[in-house]
Amino acid sequence: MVDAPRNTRQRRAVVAILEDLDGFASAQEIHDILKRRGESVGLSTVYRSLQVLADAAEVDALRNDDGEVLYRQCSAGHHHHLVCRSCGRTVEIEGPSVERWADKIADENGFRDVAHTLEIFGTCSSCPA
Amino acid sequence: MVDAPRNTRQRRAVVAILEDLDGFASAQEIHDILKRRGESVGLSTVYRSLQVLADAAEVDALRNDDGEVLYRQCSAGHHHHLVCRSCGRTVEIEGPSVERWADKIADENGFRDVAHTLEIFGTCSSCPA
DNA sequence: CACGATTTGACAACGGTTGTCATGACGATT
DNA sequence: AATCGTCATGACAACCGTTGTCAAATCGTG
Repeated sequence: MVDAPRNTRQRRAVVAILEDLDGFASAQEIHDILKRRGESVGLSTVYRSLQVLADAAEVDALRNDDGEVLYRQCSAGHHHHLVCRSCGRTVEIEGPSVERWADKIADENGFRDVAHTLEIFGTCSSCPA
Repeated sequence: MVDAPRNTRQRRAVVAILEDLDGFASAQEIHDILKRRGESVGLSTVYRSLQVLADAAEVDALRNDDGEVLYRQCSAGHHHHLVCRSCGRTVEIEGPSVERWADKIADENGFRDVAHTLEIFGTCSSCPA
């Protein structure tokens, strides 16, 4: 049995930000937002909190084109994302047929321990060109 | 009209490596292979050559879980990859129905300038667990 | 061959992320 | 409420892949 993480002010603050945001954000963005709100939390702590949350599958993580990792509080279960490149606004999407297709392709080629990444990026209707 | 790039020993060497490899490899791996073959090429030059090739769509680039960019000489046209996490061996795959599905999802949600990433990772049959 | 423009390569700088470690906070137990 | 072991925090340095810098070397055209 693993000990539950401690309920610290900092961890609560990070979780609160994630609950407020509806799109993906980087660790540094979250750190900036916290600073602006006057609830300053060390950058290392923000990174660590997000890692813990991601490991516990309480947040989703993905990498943007620049190699930054973005985090978002998502609903449980396997799903993918339609993400606005400009503002981060995100729509969760599901594609059962895609899942089956990916598994079948991998199986046909003798690959095991299969995982896949699938994200759709675009510009959302409220963002300028 | 843009000037054609110069035909230097270094660029030829990088292209030759890409032709030999059948899987994805990082810039640093390619740099190491060149050094081992005695055709030493500066690391900056390897990075620049790969950038140029990727911009010209002569090689595909993708990011692994660690955030490293991997390169591979691929066939022309839009396709995805089934990649061995262990050895990099790669199978090019196509999924016309997935393409249509992704475009439809984006359109339904009012997103434009849409692109998607889709890669399947696994362990291939010739690699140990 | 000579010359100008491009490319190279050693090195420094950059940016996101992770490690370090002394200090501080949590919370179970008295 | 006070004590205490343990875990979390945060300032900072280190890391690692990648990109920028710039003098020297190379390409290929005239």
